[in-house]
Amino acid sequence: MPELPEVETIKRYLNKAISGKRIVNIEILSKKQFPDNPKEVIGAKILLVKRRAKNLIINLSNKKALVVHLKLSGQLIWERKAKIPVKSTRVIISLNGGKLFFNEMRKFGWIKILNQNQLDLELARFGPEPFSRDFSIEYLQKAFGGISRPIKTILLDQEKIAGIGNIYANEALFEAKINPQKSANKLTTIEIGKLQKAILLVLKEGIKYGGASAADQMYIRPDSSHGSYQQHFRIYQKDGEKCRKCKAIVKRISLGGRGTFFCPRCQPRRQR
DNA sequence: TGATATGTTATCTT
DNA sequence: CAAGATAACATATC
Repeated sequence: MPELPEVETIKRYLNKAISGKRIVNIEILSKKQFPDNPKEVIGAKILLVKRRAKNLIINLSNKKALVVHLKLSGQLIWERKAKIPVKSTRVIISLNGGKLFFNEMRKFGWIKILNQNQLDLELARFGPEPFSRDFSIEYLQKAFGGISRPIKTILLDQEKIAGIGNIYANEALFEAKINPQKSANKLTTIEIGKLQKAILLVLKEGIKYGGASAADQMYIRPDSSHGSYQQHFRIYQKDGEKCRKCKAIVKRISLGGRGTFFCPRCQPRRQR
């Protein structure tokens, strides 16, 4: 599922592929997923593709932006040559020189047209970007303080930290040797430091490998190629296998309704 | 066939 | 009221 590294990979690809091109036509096959009037952006030129949290922001020459959220199963596929839609295609954005297909099996994702004010409002509620200066140990101490919910559910809270999803939350907690069920307010300063470093490490790795395209995942890059981070998973979906560090059997539980993977020996409930 | 998975948000509960 | 928990959304897969 597209999280920060996957969206970042798509962003970098599209920036090279479609910047400077003009929107010629927009074909909407699922109105719910493109609720605005496409006429607002026909003729506009694409200036820049950006990312905030798991949102892709396509800045246009008419001061508006196309904001894309891929949710669980979204794909943005860039095709230079004529190509027909697939079953999950919901929107086709035709540019001069190719077509951008928005495919999304589950129909949760969307594309919105926002002006500058609306965009600022939409993005204001997200917590700091992990790769920004605001993502400091001091910030995390404040953000985790007074919260008795499990640390893993906090990592997934986009208002606390932007862009982390289930894969990278599991990976970062394993890397930091923190039990996912531990209350956020019980983390020590040392643990918070380790967690901050671990988050940056696993996100960087994810980007390096072009994101994670595991078997049951829909994520692929705009050129239809797969990312390879799934080959480097430490803990995600490793339940029943031996921990790569200590050979204990990796456990799987459900936290906040999400699959949660951890090593009972490397990430014990209580410190020893 | 029905449970499960998944990110986000709406809604319910405590 | 706020924090936390859960349902809802859609659909393929197991």
